[in-house]
Amino acid sequence: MASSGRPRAFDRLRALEAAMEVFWERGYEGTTLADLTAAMGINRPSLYGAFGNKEDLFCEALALYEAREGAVITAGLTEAPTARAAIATTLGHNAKVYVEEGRPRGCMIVLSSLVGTPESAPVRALLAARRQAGEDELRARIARGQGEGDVPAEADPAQLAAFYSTILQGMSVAARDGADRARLDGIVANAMACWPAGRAGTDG
Amino acid sequence: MASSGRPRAFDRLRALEAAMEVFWERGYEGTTLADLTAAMGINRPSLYGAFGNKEDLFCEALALYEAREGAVITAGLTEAPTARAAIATTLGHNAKVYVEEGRPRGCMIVLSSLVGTPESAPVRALLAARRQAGEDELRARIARGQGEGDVPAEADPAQLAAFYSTILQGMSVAARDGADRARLDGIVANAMACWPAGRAGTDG
DNA sequence: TCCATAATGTACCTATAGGTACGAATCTAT
DNA sequence: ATAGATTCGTACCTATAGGTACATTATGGA
Repeated sequence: MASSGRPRAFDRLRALEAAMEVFWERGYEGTTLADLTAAMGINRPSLYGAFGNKEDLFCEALALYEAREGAVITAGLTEAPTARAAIATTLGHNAKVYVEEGRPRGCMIVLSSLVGTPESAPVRALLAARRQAGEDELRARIARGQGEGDVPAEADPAQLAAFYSTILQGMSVAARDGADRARLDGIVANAMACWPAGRAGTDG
Repeated sequence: MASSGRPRAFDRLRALEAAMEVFWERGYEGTTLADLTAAMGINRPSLYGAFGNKEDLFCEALALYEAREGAVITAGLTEAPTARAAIATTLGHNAKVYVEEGRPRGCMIVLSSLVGTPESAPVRALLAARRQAGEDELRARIARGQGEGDVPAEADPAQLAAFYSTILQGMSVAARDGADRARLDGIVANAMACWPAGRAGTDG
């Protein structure tokens, strides 16, 4: 099939990782082809040959980001014994990784493109859809808790999910603004104080 | 003094308003000189003559934004009888204006430049400083409430301010994502449920 | 060994970015 | 009326953006 021809001289995954980090750090429009090829260690035609154009590369980098960063979050959400513990774990995890050394601060999905030119509108739409998907995960977990009895019946899963999603998005901004771990943890603590009903800690 | 010479053929304030709206909608880097001159209805040399360069114009547009949008918020903060009412008023006001028809969604200070090229780092630093200033206003109002006795002594004004500032930043993202008024109001309601001590409504 | 296939590096393309030179036009003060 | 000052529109500048043509090189299969 596609076995013949000159073999690729670079590690495709490593190059994609490098691209992901640049997009994550500078955003979609703030990243130039020159930035990308420099970080990936390849020439422009190799980039186009392996990944398509800039937008295609961004989409693939975003998919890699979600696979990497989203997996542990999804796992934490499903495995936690209660909805409250699940949300607390998710927020706490993000508070930690958003300010970790050696990687861009905040969430790539939130920060990569909130505003920009009309030409990059498709990228913003994709990111907005992924944010919505993240919120849907939160809502589903809260609804599950309601079914399992650890969330009050009168609670509104959609509204709670919107609230905690907003917290996460605000935390990404805070992380970019230089917030440290303690500050984000404090924000998470405050956010968890809003949990409905037994606010003094009705955990599993 | 500056009375002689050919008079300016356009309304400087109206042009600045137009520039503000474009920057607010598309962000700093997402706005081109062509976008600006088209919206302002002037030619490029007129723009440079009246406002300096792109960065200077952005700074002045941001100052106008703060004068316009910040005034009512500062007034609401200081005039409210209690810190809780002050914060609730601020959040409620922003929930309203963030999704108002006929203007860009969300907050210009939050959205204009969170990521980008190294060249626009000064703009991001300016915006971050203004976000910090906003949070400082919240903290000061909460501390005042503590002094006046309507906020529990054991509450942490800095931490609460960080929390509500994060809420506002997250709400700007939500507004850009198409959230409607009811959704933002729900987020505000949840956020106010975190107020310390008598959470069932210890208002003034 | 020769061919088809595919990746490589160099060198280029067009469009547009932010910014400016310059002469014509329009004002105030004398 | 003239001088000095300031804005105007046209036309331009350089740098860089994303993207590609093309000859070269390296592989697998016949």
